[in-house]
Amino acid sequence: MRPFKHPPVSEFVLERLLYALSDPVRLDIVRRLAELGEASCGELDGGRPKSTMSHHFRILRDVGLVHTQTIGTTHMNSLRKADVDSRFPGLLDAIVSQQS
Amino acid sequence: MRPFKHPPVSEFVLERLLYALSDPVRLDIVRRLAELGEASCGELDGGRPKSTMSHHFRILRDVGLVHTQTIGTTHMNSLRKADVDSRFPGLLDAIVSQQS
DNA sequence: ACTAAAGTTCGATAATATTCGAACTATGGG
DNA sequence: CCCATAGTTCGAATATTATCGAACTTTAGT
Repeated sequence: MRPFKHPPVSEFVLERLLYALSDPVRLDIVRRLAELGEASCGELDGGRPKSTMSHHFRILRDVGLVHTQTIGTTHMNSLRKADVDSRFPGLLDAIVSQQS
Repeated sequence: MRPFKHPPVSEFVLERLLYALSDPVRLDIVRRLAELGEASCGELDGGRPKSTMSHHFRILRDVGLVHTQTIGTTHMNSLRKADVDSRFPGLLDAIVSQQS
């Protein structure tokens, strides 16, 4: 598979990050990644279809929240925490740490 | 006009707050309210139709971000900062203070 | 009472999103 | 080479949303 497109920090847009995090599925993905450090797509589906998860991961990648690298047949995802923090200091922690 | 419905803090939902703030018009409203303290609907339209603004203010009210009280014929809006802070500490500052 | 001011509500339109099945792609193992 | 695994992409159905004009409501002023 061809490598994924990850936007540079300079293209991060606050509203788009907030939008990406406003979906319960995606917010959960981000929270789990914050805990685990990294995880494959399959580890984070809650029984949801792969195509649905693929959709959400793509949105998270597109806004700059998640980095995905291919290792064998699995896609390893991690938070781009340092990048997000550098562009929007304190934002990610303030959101992820809230108890829902 | 009958008074507006403002949800109690216990009904605040993180994802819905994030969604409300993911719209550029609404984020701008919230930022201006954070600066000004309070403002009427008319003061914050950027030339946009009243019905459009009314729509956005309703969403901000519904998620608990904005309080609206009727004074004469104008609706005075203010941030429910203390309420939001009590439910989601640090969230509002972390978002509003970011430079877009 | 008449009128203007300030918003709200309604209705329609156009744009976006979410979800998921089905088909497809690439990698690794036997 | 065959096959299972892990995801992606495509397409379609459904649902939400944003925007705005038009009509309506309430309050204040004269």
